[in-house]
Amino acid sequence: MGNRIEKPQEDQRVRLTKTMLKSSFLELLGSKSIQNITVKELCERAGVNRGTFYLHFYDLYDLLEQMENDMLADLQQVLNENPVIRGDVSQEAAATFISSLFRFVEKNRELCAILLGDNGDKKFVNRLIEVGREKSVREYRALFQDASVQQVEIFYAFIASGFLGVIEYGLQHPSLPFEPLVAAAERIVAEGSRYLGK
Amino acid sequence: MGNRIEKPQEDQRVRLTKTMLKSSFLELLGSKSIQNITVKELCERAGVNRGTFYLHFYDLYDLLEQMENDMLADLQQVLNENPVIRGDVSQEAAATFISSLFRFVEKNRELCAILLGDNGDKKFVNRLIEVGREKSVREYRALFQDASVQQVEIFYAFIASGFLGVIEYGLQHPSLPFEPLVAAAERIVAEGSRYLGK
DNA sequence: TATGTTCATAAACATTGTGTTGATTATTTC
DNA sequence: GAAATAATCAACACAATGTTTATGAACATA
Repeated sequence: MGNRIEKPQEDQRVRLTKTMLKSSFLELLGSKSIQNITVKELCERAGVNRGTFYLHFYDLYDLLEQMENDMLADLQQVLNENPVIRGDVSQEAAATFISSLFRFVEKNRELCAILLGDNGDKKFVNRLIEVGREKSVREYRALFQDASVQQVEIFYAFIASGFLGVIEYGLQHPSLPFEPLVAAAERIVAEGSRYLGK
Repeated sequence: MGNRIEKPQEDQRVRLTKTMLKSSFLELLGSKSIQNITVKELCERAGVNRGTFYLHFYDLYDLLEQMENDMLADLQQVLNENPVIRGDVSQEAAATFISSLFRFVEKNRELCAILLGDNGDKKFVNRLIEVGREKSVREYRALFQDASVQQVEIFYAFIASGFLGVIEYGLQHPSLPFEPLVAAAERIVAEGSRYLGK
């Protein structure tokens, strides 16, 4: 059930190499888009031999994907530990899922800003949406029993993207406090859920 | 005001070359992502000399951007000709903007599916959202006078992304008729707008 | 401490795509 | 038909790619 995956206890040398590459990659992604980054310059910045890069990654996109996977695994954890919606949608009290999600984005702010921004990765965005779909649809169906599967699916397509839109808006405006933004999004979701009936 | 931009009356040869390149590019984008496409293979497929490509475009991303510009100009037209929201939000009658937008997506289905899909262009998505922002915010502010600018901005960030999410959902499920999907999205928006008060 | 394994390095290599150039041919415009 | 413009072809220097080699260092194990 809640099985942690056994990590093969990676060699310290490997961990160092990967860490250097990943953090240098983040730096570069902050200033230019992935298609303008070369393996050569990444390795120079990371102080890693170019050949060593190919020992661990297929190419830059493979590296990016591995970084995305790490994040998605964390997000899956957040999802597993919290219900997406509370029994009573209009309830005001602190949302467990929403605040966990909020902390998750904050924790991965740098990578999130890159992956959701102008030079972002649409595939990653879609994976994000996919991660939450099954559970969300199930919970919304339980709450709005008169709604068809189709309706709930469309509803989810809307609010998942909408939520991400607000998060991106927040990442683009670092001066704004994050939490009220997300709380606002939750209000909109709650009101919008009238679409599902009752 | 409603000035049409004077097109410089392009040489027929130029038009042919660009047309060949664009349609071949679309074909390639249908089967692989842009970073795996080379200028070389594009030109071979299009039957155009590689040197000729560089006569018109800086690189593949420049070509893509020009194609996006063409589409965005059309969209701007749609926006100019229709109000984003109707005076009475809950009204049921045929929405002019919504159906125009719907026709727009249908007309550009192939390119839309690519630009909004897994290998899509996040920059383009953000441009799409940007195109509608100013006008939408203005209209929503007029309708919900008690709402703050901040609130309306957040609301727009949510619904614009949400709407795109539904459109993408529709593009991923070609068997589903398009119009009811978008109508559903409009319902969700209408309900969600209660967030703005009254 | 000795042993066998894994990893990072450096240098070399063939390959491929890039972006540009100059001369030539074809097409359009007037 | 003449002048202007565009496309072609071949050639070019250049840069990054991805792979391979030999070598030494770090690691795990007993």
